[in-house]
Amino acid sequence: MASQRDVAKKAGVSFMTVSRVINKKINVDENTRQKVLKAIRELGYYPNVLGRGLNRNKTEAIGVVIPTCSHLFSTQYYLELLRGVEQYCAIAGYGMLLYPARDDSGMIDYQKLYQERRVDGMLIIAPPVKDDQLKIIVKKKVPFVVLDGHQAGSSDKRIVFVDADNRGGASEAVQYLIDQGHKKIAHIAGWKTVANGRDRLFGYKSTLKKNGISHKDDYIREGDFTEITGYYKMKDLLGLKDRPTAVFAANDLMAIGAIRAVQETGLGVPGDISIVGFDDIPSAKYSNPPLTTVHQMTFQMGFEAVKLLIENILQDKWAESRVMETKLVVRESVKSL
Amino acid sequence: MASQRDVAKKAGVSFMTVSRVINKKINVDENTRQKVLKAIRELGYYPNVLGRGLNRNKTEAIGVVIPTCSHLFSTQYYLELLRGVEQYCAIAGYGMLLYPARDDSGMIDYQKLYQERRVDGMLIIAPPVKDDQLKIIVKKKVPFVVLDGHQAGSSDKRIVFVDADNRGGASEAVQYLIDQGHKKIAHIAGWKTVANGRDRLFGYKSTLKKNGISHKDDYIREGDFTEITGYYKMKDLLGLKDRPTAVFAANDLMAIGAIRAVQETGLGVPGDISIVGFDDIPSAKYSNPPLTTVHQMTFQMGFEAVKLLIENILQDKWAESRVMETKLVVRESVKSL
DNA sequence: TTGTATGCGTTATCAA
DNA sequence: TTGATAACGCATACAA
Repeated sequence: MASQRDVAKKAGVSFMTVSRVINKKINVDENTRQKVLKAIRELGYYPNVLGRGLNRNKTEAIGVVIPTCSHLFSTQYYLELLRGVEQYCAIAGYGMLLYPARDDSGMIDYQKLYQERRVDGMLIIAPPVKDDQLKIIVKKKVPFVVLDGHQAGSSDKRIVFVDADNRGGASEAVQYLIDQGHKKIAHIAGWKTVANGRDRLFGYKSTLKKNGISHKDDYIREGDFTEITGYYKMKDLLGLKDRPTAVFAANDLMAIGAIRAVQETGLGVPGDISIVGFDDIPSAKYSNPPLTTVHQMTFQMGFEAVKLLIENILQDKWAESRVMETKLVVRESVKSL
Repeated sequence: MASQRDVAKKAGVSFMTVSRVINKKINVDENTRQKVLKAIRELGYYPNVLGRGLNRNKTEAIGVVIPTCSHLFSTQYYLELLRGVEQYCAIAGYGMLLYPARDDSGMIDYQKLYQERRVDGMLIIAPPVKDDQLKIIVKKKVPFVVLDGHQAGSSDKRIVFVDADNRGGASEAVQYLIDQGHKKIAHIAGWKTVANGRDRLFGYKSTLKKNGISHKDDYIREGDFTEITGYYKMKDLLGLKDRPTAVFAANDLMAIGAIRAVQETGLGVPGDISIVGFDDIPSAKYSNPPLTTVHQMTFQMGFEAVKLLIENILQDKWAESRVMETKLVVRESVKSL
């Protein structure tokens, strides 16, 4: 593969001139510039980022750590997040190195990922809640941003994050159900090891409390964000003696699974059971009935997160974290009592 | 960040000894080895792949080109593919560099992607059918594998690919409908610019022909693989004077959209219209009614493709392409006439 | 405007 | 068993 030396030889100049042309320095004669460009074209030369990275000590690439754990990864939601990430990377001209993080490996050695491939920063998507490794890279001053994994209140203040207002969104959903006259409200929760699962549960509990409704442990079922567990947890809830009249699911997939469970039992949504989801994934609009859910700006979150990260890298400053607004989208899966 | 030199100084040896320890060479005294390992641990040293890559002329990373075009990227199907890709990369210890390829940029300069970041090979997912750039990297001997984008019959023989038997699968689906007594069979096709869209269309047409059924242009509607176009194309089909009794959709998402359209019109699936999909995504099993569809081994395809690619890279041989079997999964969305 | 020397971190090769 | 030297491709600093 052609290097600057080859180009230089072909153009009859020194390789430094080639380097200057590539880096668009001004101090190079237009004639020689043309000669060099011609040689570059003819040889199909492209700069080698290894050499450049070694020299400049940066690679113009970021590492993206994404949870492969179980089914999370195959969720529309994470894809949408990734699309936002990808978009900003493309705009900024940054490469994306994917680090799928398996849950079975226990701890993730972010430091290693960072150092080995010499990425300029790390985007860490949905890290486990208990993640001492994060503290290590804070101390080592590795530039990183946490996307979708900030547990409100409990986090290290020095950690920059981008996340939806999970507590607020959950609260809005539950308050809506209460306002529609519901009192027996169950919750199909997300994984406790994931921050947004915990935050949405928190929003659920605190809103009940604020409205003077005591929560029943029976009414809280932990799922894993997949449609299938939504289905089974709903079946469980339907089997209760004192059946809830409404269910708030921690995400849309589980809500859709829950709807199916209700309908299969011969009951109706929202006739017999009202259901609210979270995320507003594309299919929420098209489910039957259309799902009332908490909309979050998923794509924008991914986009913002990388923007923040790259700004941090370039300006070497401490960016502000961002909590993105959520908004309840009322469709047809809730009946007022 | 610590380099081999730093480790060497700390351990009181030369940096070559450090290099040897890292590369697990045998010719190093156990005592010195322990000293070095201790220093490595204390300094938090990790090898710098830039330096190594520059020297060895390989990076142990592959480039994954994936279509961001429109909505394709956010499809469960591609995620499943990616999971397989990721899995084998993890096993082989290879890094994954993601190159999202926008359709608006026209041609994709694979050569550039390959050379710039010095990946060891490229996995090209669902390239545009007319892709002259592919021929270029064939000529330049860039190791690459095409995943899910091989148009049966028409491709350059030297291109290694992994794909499902799209023609065969489509054929099986349509034959099944015919065997159930259907004659008026429509097709909601995928994008023509994507090979599997074309191949499934081909399977549809050829199977009708084989059974002596002439195809009507009215009965072929081109969608873009999303649920929403499935919905609209089905509405169009329902509006025809001579309504079809069965529809073969080029993927499950469109099939699910189509089911919704039928049901919204007050008709039933499979009562009034039978529907068959392709892919067998998770939600196919849970749709209402459960979708009869062509199962393909999506995860395994991703896995196999990388396996092939990495074998090619390591052994510098010309691997065989693989066509993966498909299998019709009969559920409840087809009625026999 | 252009060219030369140097070093980034690593490994291959040869010498001790 | 260990160490010295050169080279990979590039860009910075300095010299011509």
